[in-house]
Amino acid sequence: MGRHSCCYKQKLRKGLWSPEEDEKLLTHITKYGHGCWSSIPKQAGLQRCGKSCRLRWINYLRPDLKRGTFSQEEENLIIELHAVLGNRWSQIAAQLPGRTDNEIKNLWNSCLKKKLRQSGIDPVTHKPLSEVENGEDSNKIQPTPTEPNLETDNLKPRPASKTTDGSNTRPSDLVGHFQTQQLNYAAAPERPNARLSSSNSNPTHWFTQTSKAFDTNTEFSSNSMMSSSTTLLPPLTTAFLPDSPSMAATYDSRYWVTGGANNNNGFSWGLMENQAEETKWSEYLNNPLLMAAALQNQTPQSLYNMEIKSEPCFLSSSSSSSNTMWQWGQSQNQEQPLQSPDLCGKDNIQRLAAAFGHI
DNA sequence: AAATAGACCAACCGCATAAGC
DNA sequence: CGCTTATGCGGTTGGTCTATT
Repeated sequence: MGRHSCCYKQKLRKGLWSPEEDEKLLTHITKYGHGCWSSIPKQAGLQRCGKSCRLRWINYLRPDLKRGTFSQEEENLIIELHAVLGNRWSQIAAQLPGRTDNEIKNLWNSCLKKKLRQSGIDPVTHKPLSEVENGEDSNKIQPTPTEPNLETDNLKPRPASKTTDGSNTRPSDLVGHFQTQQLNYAAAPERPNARLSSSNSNPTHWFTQTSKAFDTNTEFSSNSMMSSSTTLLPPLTTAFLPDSPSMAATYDSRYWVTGGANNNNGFSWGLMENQAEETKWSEYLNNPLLMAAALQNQTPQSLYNMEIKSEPCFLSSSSSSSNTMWQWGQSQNQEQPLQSPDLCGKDNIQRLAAAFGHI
């Protein structure tokens, strides 16, 4: 659709917003709410298109916006989420209350990408740069029969989000084979290009790109997908350690990220019981609570002993902007009680919500 | 002091999709 | 059911600021 129809009408202002315009929009929305964006400019007496008003409100005028620089924790979380979600800025932003997708996108493009590169990590794949440079082609594998069949699973791939360098960063790109390894996303000035790869000197491949795509949007709301026998691999998991510049990241289909051994916010990996557990990675990817659990020091046992099901599990949140990420199994009645007994227990909810900044 | 490069950020553009008719 | 309109999202652009030469 592109441009709003209203934009074709004559004499609409473009460019930076003046304080007067801000005042008008703010006053109007405060009084009446935004309702239909296309009618806002007229009602508020603005020579702007509704689209422009919406953007201004969302990115600048909204009262719940948190201005100022990103904290280290926020940056870490963005990197974590980007590894899982790719360039889905709105979904990432939903986990950072008070931050906009635009803001996060800008931060990523201007700062975080560079930081990762300086640490020897490819910001697109979250693989070591050496791996990306040396094994670009050799890493490519044919999709295995266990990977989701988009036809039979009734899933349609969405167009891949292209990054500026033309590569795709959809979560589906994280599907593939992992090699146990640890990384160190060291801050460049202190440990340029350093990484904790010594524990595994011969990483053959980390996770490989695959042309098979799955639609996370579909999955987030699809119960059927939950039960599909896809072999999804663990989301790339990383963590900056607050008292050190290092970030550990391990990728292996056999391992699960767990609570940090030496650090409250660090991660270590636990061996999963058996390979059959791999089928649950899809649930992990689909389930923000599971992801949060892993980010929040859950042990593999505690996670998998929960008998996590694809039942509806809603977490009420006062943050309206984040509700979508916390709801799945939406075919059921809204606002059902949390049903996974352990995962959805009061303590866990609070902890998990806190992990995502909801408390 | 001037020129240049790079970083940062706000806003625009166009696409996908939902909603309404 | 197809068309039109509205909204949301992600990529990109362009302006401003700051650091460097």
